[in-house]
Amino acid sequence: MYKLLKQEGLARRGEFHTPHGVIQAPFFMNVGTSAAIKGGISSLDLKDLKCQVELCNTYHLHVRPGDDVIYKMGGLHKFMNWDKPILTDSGGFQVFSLAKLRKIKEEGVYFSSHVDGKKIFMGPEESMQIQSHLASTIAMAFDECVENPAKYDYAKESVERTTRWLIRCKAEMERLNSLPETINKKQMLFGINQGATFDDLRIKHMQDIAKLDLDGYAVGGLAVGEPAEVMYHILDAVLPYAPVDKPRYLMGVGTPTNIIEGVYRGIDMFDCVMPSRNARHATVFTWQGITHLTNNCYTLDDKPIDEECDCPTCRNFSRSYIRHLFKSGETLAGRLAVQHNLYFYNTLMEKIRDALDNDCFEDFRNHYSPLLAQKRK
RNA sequence: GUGGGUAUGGCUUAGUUGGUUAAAGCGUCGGAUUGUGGUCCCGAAGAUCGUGGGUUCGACUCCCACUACCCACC
Repeated sequence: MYKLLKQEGLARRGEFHTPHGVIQAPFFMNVGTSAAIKGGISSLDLKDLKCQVELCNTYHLHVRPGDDVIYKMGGLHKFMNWDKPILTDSGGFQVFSLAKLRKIKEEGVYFSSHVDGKKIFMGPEESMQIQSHLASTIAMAFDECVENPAKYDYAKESVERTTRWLIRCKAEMERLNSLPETINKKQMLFGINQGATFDDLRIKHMQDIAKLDLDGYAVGGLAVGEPAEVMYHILDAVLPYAPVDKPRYLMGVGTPTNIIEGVYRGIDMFDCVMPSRNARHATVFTWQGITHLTNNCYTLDDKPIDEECDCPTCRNFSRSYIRHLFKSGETLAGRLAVQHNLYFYNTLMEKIRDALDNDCFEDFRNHYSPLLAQKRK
């Protein structure tokens, strides 16, 4: 249940009530694809990083260790010792981004595993069954994420199929939630809006899926290579057609600036690999902009990554030390930087919520939207 | 002391029968990264080829001397 607390322009401040607790929105979900945040971060660390929701991936967990294993181990929450909300991505994106051989048919997708080449079939029902086994708080619909740029005719055909798949997802989820052996019988389901960069396809699709009364609505298929202005334009076009009493999730986005701009247009939820991936590559986010920790200027720099930051890394270690760890190839470097970046993203969301609470989000946006996209001087 | 071997960017090496701007990896420096195939990708700087002579139209490549290091033998 989404409760709208306050609104400034199109930006929404709300609460999302789930069987695993209330989430303060807008919020960022920390990506732990294989039931772990890359860089050596455990669920215990996440509590110190202001993480509200962890995201895991259906495709990856199905391939390894197998959703049956996680089901037998009592579900994802027990498996990775995390009692707060978990969202599982449906696997649709992976089928289209990394499976080598794939054949899309009406019933679903045939593809070969990236781990061992084994033939796998995944359709709407299979994705729901796997996610039910994983017992996440929120399951995502099985969709097709078309590549950018897309041809209109293909995008139209694809998005219509995605709608049909969504109807099957919903029916299967209702069936699974009614089974006595299901771990999480209150598993929620989000639909995913597609339609590439075509306004009419996007709007028509959102109108169609809004009728299904799902637990939330995602905008997918963005941040796949198109310019940020195109992404913002799609949000401007499609969000007026998303239900106001349901959370809106912009999938896979993005930079701090993208997130501020998304909130500005009415998005409530985000996820992105950027804070963790960039951190492992020594790029960190600060309130003065982005910087690269391996840069020479940090060799003798005794200051923390960000002087305003209270994260476990900034409270304890210098830029000089972390730079040395990166240069030496120590895995601790990635861990410390990932902790900082996740804390930064979660703090960014907290600041956005505070700004909305205090009716000053417009000022916040004007100040930080350009600043956070820059390199730190 | 004698004989043999090796000297090429910071390091380890490639350089074909002598032929134009001397190649690669690592390291250094900078950049990239958007529903994650853990150490990945892109770019840049950096070498008067140990020193000095000689042969040649032309030498990192051939010859001589010297220097340094390595090996073997007295």
